[in-house]
Amino acid sequence: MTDVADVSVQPLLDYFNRLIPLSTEEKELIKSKFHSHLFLKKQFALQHGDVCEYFNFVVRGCMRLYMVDDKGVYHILQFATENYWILDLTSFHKKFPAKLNIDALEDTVVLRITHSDLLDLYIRAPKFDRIFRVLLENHFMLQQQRMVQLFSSTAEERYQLFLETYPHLLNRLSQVQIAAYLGVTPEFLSRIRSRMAKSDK
Amino acid sequence: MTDVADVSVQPLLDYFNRLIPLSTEEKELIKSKFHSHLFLKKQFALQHGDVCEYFNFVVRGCMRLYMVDDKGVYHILQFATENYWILDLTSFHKKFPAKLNIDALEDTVVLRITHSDLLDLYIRAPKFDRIFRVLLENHFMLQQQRMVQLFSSTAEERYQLFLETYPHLLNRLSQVQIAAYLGVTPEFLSRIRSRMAKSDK
DNA sequence: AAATAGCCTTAATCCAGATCAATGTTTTTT
DNA sequence: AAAAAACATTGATCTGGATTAAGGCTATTT
Repeated sequence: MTDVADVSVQPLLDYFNRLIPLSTEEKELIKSKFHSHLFLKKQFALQHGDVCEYFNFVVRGCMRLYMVDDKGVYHILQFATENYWILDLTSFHKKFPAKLNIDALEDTVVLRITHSDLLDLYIRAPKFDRIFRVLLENHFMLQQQRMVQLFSSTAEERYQLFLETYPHLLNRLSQVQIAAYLGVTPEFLSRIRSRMAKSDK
Repeated sequence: MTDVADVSVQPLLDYFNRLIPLSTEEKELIKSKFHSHLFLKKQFALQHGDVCEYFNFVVRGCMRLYMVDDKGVYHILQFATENYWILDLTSFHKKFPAKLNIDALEDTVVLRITHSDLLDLYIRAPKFDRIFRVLLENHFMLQQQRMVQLFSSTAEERYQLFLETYPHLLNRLSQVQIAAYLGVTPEFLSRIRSRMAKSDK
């Protein structure tokens, strides 16, 4: 009998297959270890202070990974839409209370695996060591690009780059979210936009 | 016959062994694939525009990974001293011209492996998929901590944290280097230090 | 349909850190 | 040992972006 969860594992199988082709047994393993979960808009997948229990793959929707600093300001480290991973890796691996939060900006479906099931997966099929190595490499490269950007460009340049890199996100996110991603206040982002609109004429 | 290079692979064997114990054959593989190289102070291991050919492990000395922005300002992403890894991962994997530079701040000995030898290592001993997965996880966590820090703290707080995290580096680096790591000018770092000296009394 | 809360913009003022400049100090090179 | 280069400090001035505040707009909620 095929249930809803079985069907929705497909995007993840496709994703892994694109990295390294999987055998039938490996596909079965994935089906047994990853479980789908729905987060409604504004629901938390992880709250600051809790341990991050899951490695999440977004099938549909959009989530954000962020921190809130001492002054209450939000800083978004990463958005995750279709086919992206999202978790607090430090908390997940070290079982530390998370410094980061994850919540849904839209109704979002994820496929997720627990830490112990992931370890079990590595033991049963060492190919997943390789797959997750590659996956981490990609994740690291994205994060490093972002750091280089934060270091070396002005808020306006960062916004321009955001528009070029994530055109599909522009209409899905409020300016409050985009500002928190760029590392500026919403007021200043508004100013950037009006400045750009003027000089575009 | 045992030569100098053989002897110096030991720190790397120790490092891997601490992550996951190695068999004799795996140790031999390491010895055949990693080669030591000496960089004199100020010598480049990677220059912006070239492809990053090596995955480097620092045995002795100190290197920095940095970028130079359009205005000629230096931004240091990472220092690597004894038992740290240093490379431009994006350039190494994608064979893109590097945006980053690596050079030696002291006379430095590294053990390094080429991209094709690393792929060969993964094929001959899948345990290295796991070892490098863990290694990348650690590298990612360090980088993310740094990003969170850059986002949410003032220059003075970042300097305090630098002192706590890397006390052994304070006397090995000039303030110019530390300032480029913190993301401020040397002038402003000097100011922070004098401010802190005053309030300590 | 009204009420409430969140979103976006504009303007006035403020501040952390940059820039420019001058001077002294330490290190490296010759 | 002298000269050159890099490093460190201090002061005056400037600026990108924050903060505060107010008004209009747009979604949810009731």
